[in-house]
Amino acid sequence: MARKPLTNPRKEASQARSRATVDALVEATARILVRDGFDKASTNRIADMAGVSIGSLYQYYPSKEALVAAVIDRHNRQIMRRVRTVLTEIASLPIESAVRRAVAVAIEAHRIDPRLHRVLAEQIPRVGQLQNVEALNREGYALFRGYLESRRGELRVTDLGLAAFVCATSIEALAHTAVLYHTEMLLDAEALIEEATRFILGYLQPPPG
Amino acid sequence: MARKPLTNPRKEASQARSRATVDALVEATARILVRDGFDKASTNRIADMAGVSIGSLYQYYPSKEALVAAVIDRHNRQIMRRVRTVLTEIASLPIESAVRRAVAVAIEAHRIDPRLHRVLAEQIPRVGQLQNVEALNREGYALFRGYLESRRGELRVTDLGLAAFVCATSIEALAHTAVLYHTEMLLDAEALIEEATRFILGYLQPPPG
Amino acid sequence: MARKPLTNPRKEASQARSRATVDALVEATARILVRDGFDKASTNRIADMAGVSIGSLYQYYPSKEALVAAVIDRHNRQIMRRVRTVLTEIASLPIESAVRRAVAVAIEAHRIDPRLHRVLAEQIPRVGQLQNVEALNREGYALFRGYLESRRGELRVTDLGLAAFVCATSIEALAHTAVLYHTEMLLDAEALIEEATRFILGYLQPPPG
Amino acid sequence: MARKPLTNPRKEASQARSRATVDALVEATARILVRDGFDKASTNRIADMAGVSIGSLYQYYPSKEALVAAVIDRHNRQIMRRVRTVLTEIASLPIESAVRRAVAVAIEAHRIDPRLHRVLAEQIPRVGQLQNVEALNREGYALFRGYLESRRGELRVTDLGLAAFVCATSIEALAHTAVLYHTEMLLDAEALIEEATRFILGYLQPPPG
DNA sequence: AATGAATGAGTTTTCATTCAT
DNA sequence: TATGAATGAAAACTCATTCAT
Repeated sequence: MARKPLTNPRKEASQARSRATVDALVEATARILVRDGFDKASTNRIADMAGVSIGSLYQYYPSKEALVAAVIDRHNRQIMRRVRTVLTEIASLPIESAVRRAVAVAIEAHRIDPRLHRVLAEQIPRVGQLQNVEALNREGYALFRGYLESRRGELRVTDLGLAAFVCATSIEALAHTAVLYHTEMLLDAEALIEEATRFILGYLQPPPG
Repeated sequence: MARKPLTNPRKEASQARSRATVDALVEATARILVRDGFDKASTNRIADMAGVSIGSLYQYYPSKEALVAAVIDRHNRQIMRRVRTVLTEIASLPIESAVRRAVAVAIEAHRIDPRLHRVLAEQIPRVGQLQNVEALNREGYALFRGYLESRRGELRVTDLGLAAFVCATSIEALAHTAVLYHTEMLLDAEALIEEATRFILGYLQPPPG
Repeated sequence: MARKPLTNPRKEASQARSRATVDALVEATARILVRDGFDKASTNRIADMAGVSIGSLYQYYPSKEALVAAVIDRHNRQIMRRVRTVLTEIASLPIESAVRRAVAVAIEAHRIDPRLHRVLAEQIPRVGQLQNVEALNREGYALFRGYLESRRGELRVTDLGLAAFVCATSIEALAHTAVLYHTEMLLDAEALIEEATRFILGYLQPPPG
Repeated sequence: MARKPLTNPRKEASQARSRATVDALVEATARILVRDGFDKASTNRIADMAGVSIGSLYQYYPSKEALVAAVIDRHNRQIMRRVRTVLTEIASLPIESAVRRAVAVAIEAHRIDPRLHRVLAEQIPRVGQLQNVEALNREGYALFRGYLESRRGELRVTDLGLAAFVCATSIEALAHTAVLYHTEMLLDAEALIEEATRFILGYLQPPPG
């Protein structure tokens, strides 16, 4: 049996007090990550900001990486909760509305905590492999592909795997870049959503007439 | 006058011997970055791998960041040399060929040194702002926008700034993701290029008929 | 608000164990300063001699300078405790006894730890400004001036500020030089004290008759 | 036979060009000592400021200490040339004028290059033992003692060695402190000289009447 | 003689982690 | 369980000095 990786929390923190400690630690880690970046996020500083002794920190997390992993996990959960809901809802929608909703939720998801998202996106590959942003993209891709398959007849594309890759990657990139590096574009988010929707539809749908 | 940023090299290597030292340092930095990542790239390790004393390292570069900046610079130069050439050549091509070439060169550029590219893309923000990947993307965007403007009459899109953003961001993301995270897609690179080309064209061109 | 100077200790040692650590560090610094001089006093050596890890050293003092400042502080406190007491006591004494006591305490003060005193006197300027030997001299000067003012009627000197400067500077210099560079003079310390006393009195007092 | 100490210059620099190099080196050392202090005076910086290659520096001086020693030496020579002249001239003067001239020359000597004097006084004991400021004081003491002996009959003091020590030490300290730490006193240097003269005379001379 | 590239021992300092209380 | 003092490996960086050219 595989040994528990060192990025897993040490214990489940059943009692209320422990729960509060754990929350404070993760929250403090996120704040420091945002404020100072990964390299400056020392465990002592995290414990300090969490108002917890360094000893206690190590009672709940076996390493700095484990803490960062917990932050990633929390952030990812928040994003995926939203994305999953929406990508499930669109199952019944016609393509145009479906794509529009998908684009909108991508932007929305990136706006949940953009500063944290940026740090995680930029500095995180170091921590585990499966918890990073890539994993999210893969799930989004899979969900979107499911939708495309259900609408296969209405599409002009044939390789649905490839099409889902193209769409999911582009939507993610547009949302990511707009939210993190081109905030001015979000002043008129509707326009951006419209443009991206037309972009995707021009690819997926057969030409009219 | 602004203080010299600590990411600039310290002195020019004039003699042949010192030129070799500097080259060895940059090369060693790139190798270690690829092999071990930014955090493990200590100046001592770099000097060691370059077969140069730590003192020599600091004679040419004032910090680890300066070395990384030099690597980024070298890599960016390589990429942009290629990209610039191609995006200039396409000026005379019809849209379809132009887009196909643009997609192809994006992939090609990411394949120059994918492992290095990945490290740089993921860990750059710490070093200067102007030499990171964003700057590249902006230049690609500007070049592509110039092309679109020269073909304005043949396009269905009206906001060319927005359109260039959408295209450049997507092309870059597709190339980036395919090269770095989905190498299996490159087994049939032609197919990918074709798909992406159709994708972009479906957006830019008015529907046929 | 002014930034905390780097010569202040980092945190107060509260528990008994840490108090011992801090003491050991200051003591070790003093010893090395005496034995090897400022330049050879590396933090590693200090930690080593204190029997403390280098990490602990930096938990309490942010730099070598801070440690030296602590040594200076401790030494100055010892000296001034003695000097202040005596210069307060002499208030009620007639001039001759007062001067004799002042001279004696100056020598005494320099003998508290002459070798340390010498190093500090010679190498202090680098550390803070306010804790160096000058500050001490100024306090001695002020105290002595106070005494002169209370005896103004019995003196032949008129500019008491100048007179205090002359006396305090000379007494300090005689004590300093004798203790640090002419130890043979201290074989008959009484004679030196007598001579210096006559020296000062010849200046302060009106000629007899 | 004793090996040449490492604080002696390496060769005598006979030719004019060598002479210029040596001068530039000593001058640069003095400047950096004044501007940055002993610790910041690296040989590379010195060579740089002297406009000489580091290799050449080591052709003339075997170590950093040797350079500093040369600076001390040059400074001391300047001071002693002046002091010696004056203390020789006073041989024929009556006590009062003699003391006044001695005090005046002490101040004058300290004003030759006060900033350099301060650095040397404060940070130099590290270099050789005989070249430091103490050596100067000793010579001043000896000269003054010679004068006292020639006037033995006119003095009330009996232990001339002790008296010379007391006078020389005090005069030096007053000049030193006034010049380096109480420049405001030099606004009326005459007053200071007068006061110090009365001070010394009150001690040396028998009471009038 | 002069140059300046190269050296590397030695210094300061940080920070993840352990463990006695 | 919590605490925080203590640890020490490892990192960045300096600078006196050497030596090939």
